[in-house]
Amino acid sequence: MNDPFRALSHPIRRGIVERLAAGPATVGEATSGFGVSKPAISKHLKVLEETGVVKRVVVGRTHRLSLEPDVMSLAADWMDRQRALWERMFDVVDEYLKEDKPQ
Amino acid sequence: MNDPFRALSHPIRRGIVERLAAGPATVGEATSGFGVSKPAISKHLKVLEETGVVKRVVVGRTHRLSLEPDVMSLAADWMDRQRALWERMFDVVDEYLKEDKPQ
DNA sequence: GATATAGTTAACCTTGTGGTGAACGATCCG
DNA sequence: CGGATCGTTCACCACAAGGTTAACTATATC
Repeated sequence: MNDPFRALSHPIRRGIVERLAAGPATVGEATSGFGVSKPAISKHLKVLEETGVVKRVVVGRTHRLSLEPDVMSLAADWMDRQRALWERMFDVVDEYLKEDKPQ
Repeated sequence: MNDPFRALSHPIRRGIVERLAAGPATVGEATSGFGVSKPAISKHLKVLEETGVVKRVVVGRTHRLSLEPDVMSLAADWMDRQRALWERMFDVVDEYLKEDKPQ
């Protein structure tokens, strides 16, 4: 359960997550059209798997991928928490940023 | 407005964001106690600023930092969207992952 | 003016990240 | 069996990330 934000820090990995959010898929289905080689894809999948964002089950020669919602929730919860905080402090900001506040 | 997720991919930068979510602060206030040198902090701040997550106003010899909620919202919205999707497809998953689904 | 304080920039090093082509492993299909 | 398909691992490369120390800029303070 190793830092889901790291997993989401690359656009290709977010793309994969987006597709899997619509439902499970094989590697081919979930990763076509990103314009990189297969080894590159394989590494991105490894990151998603290591961070616990994606689960993989090998069936025949295909690998079936699915999102692991618990881990994704950790990141989503953090964002929600931050948002709740910052939305409360709009008014304070401008004042703080100008020098008018002497102390 | 360059990939807020990249900005959030490092625990120190998330720590800085957490503190700024509680209200604006100077560099010293927002970054004390992370156990790294000042140049390291300075680089993290640069990333947060380049990605648009944090705004900086130089006042005297101090730099006042504040969160840029619009950019943070982009990331938060994305997470909300994903969450809304994956929460709808719980039931389909297990079936897909087992071989029982032949076609 | 001298010194302390807030913070950055410069130069450098080590490790991680993201990409490649080539070869391989395993399964499916004729 | 022979070939096509799905996907990985291997060996390699370029460069970005994250850290350091040392030096610097600029403001504040006495």
